[in-house]
Amino acid sequence: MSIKQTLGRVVKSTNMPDLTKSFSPEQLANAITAKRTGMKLTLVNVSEALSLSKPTLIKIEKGDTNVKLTNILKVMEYLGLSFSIISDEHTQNNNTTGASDDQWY
Amino acid sequence: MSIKQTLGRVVKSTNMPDLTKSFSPEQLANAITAKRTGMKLTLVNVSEALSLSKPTLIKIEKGDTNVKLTNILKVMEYLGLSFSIISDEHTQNNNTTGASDDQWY
DNA sequence: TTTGAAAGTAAATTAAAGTTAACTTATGGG
DNA sequence: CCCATAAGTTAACTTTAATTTACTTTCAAA
Repeated sequence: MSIKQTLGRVVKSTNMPDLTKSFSPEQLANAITAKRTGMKLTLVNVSEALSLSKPTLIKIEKGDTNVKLTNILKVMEYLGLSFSIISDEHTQNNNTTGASDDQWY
Repeated sequence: MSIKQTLGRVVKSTNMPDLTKSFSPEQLANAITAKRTGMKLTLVNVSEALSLSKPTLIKIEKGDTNVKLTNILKVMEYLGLSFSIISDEHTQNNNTTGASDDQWY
């Protein structure tokens, strides 16, 4: 198989368990834990492989966002997870000077 | 319009400018800058709206990954950007005890 | 050209993430 | 039951991200 699957916002769904919610840190945390356990790796395994402390890893798997992006990316890469960036069109914001001019992205 | 667009890995492409590279921090940085300028917002605008310092914002827009995830998420949400999580299937890792048993995710 | 606003940099201080190490709490065999 | 292993917690310490303030650089419009 070669078709990629998405969590978070679904771009074009195939036929997977519907997890169509907008991205949340909990979701990321769950995906990481699920992948890790699915690969039969312990926290210490990953922690040692990445030279990352166990408490930090646990913070990540608990969905704590007060963690450096780089550490999250290391874990994700090691487990075979990746991000994709999604842009909402027609984003309204509350500004003093009301500027709104959508474009790509 | 209502179809979402993706940067980073393309899950199921529609017909947009092909930016099919696996996720990179630079890409995220570029997307953020592009969105912000497209919305005609200055760094100080965003910085004040989110109570986030300008130097931190600049680090983010430079692709520095030594930044807390929460700060990046604040900026992304404000600009109407979001993540989606992608799982590679068949991930091989180098372990002492060769365990490999893929699953969802 | 000037000039003013936005972008970017730098240094000093503060706040907090990350580490280490030791301990406690599950959990699943045997 | 035990016992071993993995998960999770805690506290003291170290490292470093984030803030503040001020300065420098760009750059487009008047």
